[in-house]
Amino acid sequence: MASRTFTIAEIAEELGVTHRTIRYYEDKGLVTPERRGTQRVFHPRDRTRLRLVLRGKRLGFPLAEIRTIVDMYDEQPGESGQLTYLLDQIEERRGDLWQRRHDVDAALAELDDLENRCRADLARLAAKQKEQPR
Amino acid sequence: MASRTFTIAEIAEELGVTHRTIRYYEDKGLVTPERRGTQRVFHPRDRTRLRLVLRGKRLGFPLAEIRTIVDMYDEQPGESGQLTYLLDQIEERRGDLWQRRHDVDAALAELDDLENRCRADLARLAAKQKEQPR
DNA sequence: CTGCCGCTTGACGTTTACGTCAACGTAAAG
DNA sequence: CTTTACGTTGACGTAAACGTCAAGCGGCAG
Repeated sequence: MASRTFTIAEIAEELGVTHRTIRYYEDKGLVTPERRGTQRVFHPRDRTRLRLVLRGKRLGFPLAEIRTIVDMYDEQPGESGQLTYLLDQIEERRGDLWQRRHDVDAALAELDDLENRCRADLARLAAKQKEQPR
Repeated sequence: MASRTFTIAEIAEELGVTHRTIRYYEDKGLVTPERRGTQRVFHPRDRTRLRLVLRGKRLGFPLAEIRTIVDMYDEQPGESGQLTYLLDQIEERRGDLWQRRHDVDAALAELDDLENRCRADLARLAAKQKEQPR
C-alpha cells in the first residue's frame, strides 16, 4: 500500500505556490522529497510538512524558525534529555503563538470599534440628508 | 495643554527598535512626525501609530499593507462613498485576521498534541528505568 | 527521428526591511 | 570656544524569500 505520490507541479498547484518556491524550501531543508532518478517524488508526508510551512508563513514566522518547528514534529522519541528539550521548545512556541493570538484579538477589537464609528458617521449623514434634502 | 513630545531616541527605546527603523517607517509614510527645525518631534499620536505598525509586523503583514490599515484609523469622516469603501476594507481585514486566528488555534492544538506525545514517551522511559535500574 | 512537454539545475535579478558607515549640523557642558 | 552628545541626510550593504531566464535531460506522440 504505497500511498499516492505527487509531482512538483501537482503539489505547487494544490498549495498555490510556484515550483520555484518548493525548490527553495527543499534547499532550506523544509522538505526532502524522494528522488526517482533526477525527478522529485512527493509523498503525503511532504504535503503535510508543506502545509505546516505555509501556515507558519501566514503567521509571519521566518522560514528558518519554521524549519525548527516542523522538525519537532517528526523527531524520533529519543532519550529523556531530548524529550525535555523538546518540551522546552514547545513551551517557547506556545508563548509566541499566544502573543500572536493576543495581537489578533486586539486588532479585531479595534476593527469593530472603527466599524461602529463608521456606521455612526453614515447614520449622521443619512439624517442630515433627510433634514435638508437635495 | 500641548501634551508631551518625544525625541526619536525615546521612541525607539520605548518601542524596542532602532532610530533607523523609525526613519524607514517615516520614508514609507507610516509616521509623519513634526519637525522642529531639522529634528523630528514625536507626538503621542505618532507613538500610537507606531505601536499599531509593530503589532502589524508581529502579525506578519507587510509594511505597505500596514500603512493602508493604520491610515484607515485616522481618516476624516468624509462623505458616504468613502465611508462605505472603508467598511469594505474593514471587512477584508477582518477576514485576514480570522484566518490568522484560525491558524494560531490550529498550531496551538498541534503543540498540545505534540506535548502529550512527549510526556507519554517520557513516562514510558521512566517506567523502563524502574523496571531495569542502572 | 523530431518535436514538445514537463522536470532539473544553475545563475542572476528583485523586493522588503532594515543595518552600517560617513559626513555633517547643532546645542548644551565644561 | 572646543568637546561631547544627539540628530540628520545620503549612500551603500545585506539577509530573506523568492522570480526569472537559460540551458539541458528524459519520455512519448506523431
